[in-house]
Amino acid sequence: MTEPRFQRRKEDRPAEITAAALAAFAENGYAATRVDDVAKRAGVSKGLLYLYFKTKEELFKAVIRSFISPRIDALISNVEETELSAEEFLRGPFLEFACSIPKSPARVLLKLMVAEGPKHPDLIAWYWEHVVSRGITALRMLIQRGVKNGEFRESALDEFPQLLVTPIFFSLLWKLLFQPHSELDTDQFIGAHVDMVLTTIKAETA
Amino acid sequence: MTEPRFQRRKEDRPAEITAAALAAFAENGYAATRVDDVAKRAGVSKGLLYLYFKTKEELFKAVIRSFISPRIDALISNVEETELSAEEFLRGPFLEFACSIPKSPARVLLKLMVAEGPKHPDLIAWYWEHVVSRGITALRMLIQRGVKNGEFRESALDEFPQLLVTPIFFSLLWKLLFQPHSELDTDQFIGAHVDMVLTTIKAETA
Amino acid sequence: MTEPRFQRRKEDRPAEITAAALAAFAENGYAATRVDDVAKRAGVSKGLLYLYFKTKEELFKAVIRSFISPRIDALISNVEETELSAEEFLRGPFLEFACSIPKSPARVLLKLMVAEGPKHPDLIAWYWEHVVSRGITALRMLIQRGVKNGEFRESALDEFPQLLVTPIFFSLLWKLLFQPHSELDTDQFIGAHVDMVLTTIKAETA
Amino acid sequence: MTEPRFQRRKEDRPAEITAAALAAFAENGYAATRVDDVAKRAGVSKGLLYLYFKTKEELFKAVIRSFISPRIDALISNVEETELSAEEFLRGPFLEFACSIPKSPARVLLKLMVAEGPKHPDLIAWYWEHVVSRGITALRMLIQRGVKNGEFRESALDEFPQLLVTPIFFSLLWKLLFQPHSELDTDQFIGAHVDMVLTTIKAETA
DNA sequence: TATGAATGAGATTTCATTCAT
DNA sequence: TATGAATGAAATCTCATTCAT
Repeated sequence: MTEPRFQRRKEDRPAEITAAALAAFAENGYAATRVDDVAKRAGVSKGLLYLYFKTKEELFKAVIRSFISPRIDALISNVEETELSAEEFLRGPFLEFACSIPKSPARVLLKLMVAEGPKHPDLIAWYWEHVVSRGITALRMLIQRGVKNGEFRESALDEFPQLLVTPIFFSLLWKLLFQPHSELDTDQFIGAHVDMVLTTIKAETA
Repeated sequence: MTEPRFQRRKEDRPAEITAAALAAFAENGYAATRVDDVAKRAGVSKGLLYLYFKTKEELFKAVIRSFISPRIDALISNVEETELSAEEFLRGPFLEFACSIPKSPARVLLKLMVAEGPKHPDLIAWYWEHVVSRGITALRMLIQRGVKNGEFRESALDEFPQLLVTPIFFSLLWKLLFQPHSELDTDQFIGAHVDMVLTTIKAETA
Repeated sequence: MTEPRFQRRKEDRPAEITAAALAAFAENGYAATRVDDVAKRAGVSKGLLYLYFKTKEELFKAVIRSFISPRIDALISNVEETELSAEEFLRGPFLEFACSIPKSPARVLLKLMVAEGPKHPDLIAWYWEHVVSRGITALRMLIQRGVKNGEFRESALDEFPQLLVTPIFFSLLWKLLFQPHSELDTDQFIGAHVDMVLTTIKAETA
Repeated sequence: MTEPRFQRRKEDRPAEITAAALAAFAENGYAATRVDDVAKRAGVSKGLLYLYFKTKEELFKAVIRSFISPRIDALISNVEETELSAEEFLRGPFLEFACSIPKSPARVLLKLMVAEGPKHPDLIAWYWEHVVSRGITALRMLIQRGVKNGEFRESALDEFPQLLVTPIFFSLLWKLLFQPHSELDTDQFIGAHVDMVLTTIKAETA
């Protein structure tokens, strides 16, 4: 009748714990989150948590690292393999991806990275290497392909492919901070930005 | 009689303390900053600090509130009073303002707001009211004036004047996180964005 | 039928565990030694260790008790059965025994007894009974035999046979604490002491 | 009526705390002593203790270092300045000093040094330098003076002045461990040893 | 005012012991 | 028997806040 006090789930534990930790960190930030709470959320004792993660910081890093959505990989390989024209790709898969981010738990990630990242250079380095620089490279490839095609003219985007993604981060910040004060329709917002960019860089087709 | 020995700076104290606090919070974040350190930086005893600010949180809020650069006020009244055309204004005072932000201590502000803001709704409300919504209103005015002028055509910017400022926040984030990994020339970056926007919204002048 | 696969060493287990525990306690002391480590050293799981020893303290006591070198028994029965004169015995078997101690693992024993003994009166009682008082009795017998023989005169040694062994313990302490700072040639040191004692107590033989 | 909750006693605090710590360590050993207990004994909050000693280990070291009885200094300078003959000095001030040690709190010191010393090489080094090597040097001087005088003949004591002090340490160990099982009259014990040494090394005065 | 010694609640971390498997 | 995942009590240490001076 009584539930078993011990349940062995070696495999799943780390994932369960990082998930709980993500939720907790999201609510309170790193420093204000008690390890105790994370354990409780994960339905696990503090001791067990420390069996899997040597310190709270270790746990934090694991949380962040566990958090590259497979979607970015998908997007990147998509760029490489797509048969769509550059514009079609931007209006299709890219836009869809971009619009999805502000609705995903990425907000939390941004918050954690901004708040704690600077104290963990290795974490930032990891993120740079595994996520950001790869993403930028993919964007740059895409743009250049458009230029080579004759779809696009040369533009600042060749040097600053980041210009494509600024509204994504703006949306994240907005939702994080001002959500209750003013709703932002991020789909439209990002769509309008992409539109604007394309208008600017499309080659004249006279 | 002897002159009072301790007449120095009585009214500057709060400002000195918030300045010290800003620096400390910037380095370590809110939770990881010790009140002791703030006091030491300010050259003041802990006891005295508590005389001016009832709690650490109080101090934090004071720091944030102290942080509307007079420049935004200047910019806003500039918008209202300028005799420049909308495009001239955007390419002139606005661009200058925009480019200055990523170099200013605003980075710190962003970090603090992202990390701690959500825990202090009153702070966010204050910020929204005193800074953000006023800024957006000013931008919107500027755009609409351009449209009325015939300088600009109708565009998504009418609804989303924020589209003008996204690269500012992107630059802040980039510098905060990835500065050591990849330098971003924020002047050029923001300039290119403004260029792009203007290209898009300028009315055909055939 | 297949032979039992796990027949190995069932009866050696406790000894293997106490040996591992001795090594571990020696390095870190009782409190700073983790049961986990002992188990690992013994190549055994924690669970099994607890099957043999109900608590860590139990294990500690077993370690200490396991530690009467058979040599003291040998020495004692040697005293009883020897046909050597008292002086010959002291210069021969006794001296050899005495010199061997500071080189043996007894250092560890001393450390453990000093550090933890006082908290385990039963352990000390056991040690007193099985080792110390028997040793002293043997020494006293030896001396008295010398006196009866006419080899020795009456002396303080009759009452304090411990005077014979003080340099042994001094050597142990020295090695334990000051080994790296100053080497002590314990053989010579103990030899000189025994010499001195004998010089003093030998009956004038003229 | 109510007692003041705070009492400022900056000067005395460290000494009060090390005294309390000594007592606590003496009873339970280092590891088994809780910082909380030390604080309670000292009539002080845990926090204050940590204001003066950064870690428990720091506290431990301070305790040990605080523990060179001024008496050893006295003894050493006594050796240097005395006008007594070497024998008179040994039978007088030295014997008195030697006999006092087993009655002093030095027992505790020995226990702590044996149990924890090996984990703190700097502590041992400090002790070696400030106490042990100085003590040995003083003893050696004394003996050599006796030899030069013609009081003593050359002997193993020239090389091993430690032979003089072995019963002191033996007494300490005995009292620490076997006090309840067998009383040792340490005055007589040490006296007998000194006697024995003097008998051996006195020059024939025919 | 101004100080900083003093407090104590609460955080992280450890580890002897248990028990489902 | 044998394992080692899981527990939870307890230890060390921190720091916002107070208050005697």
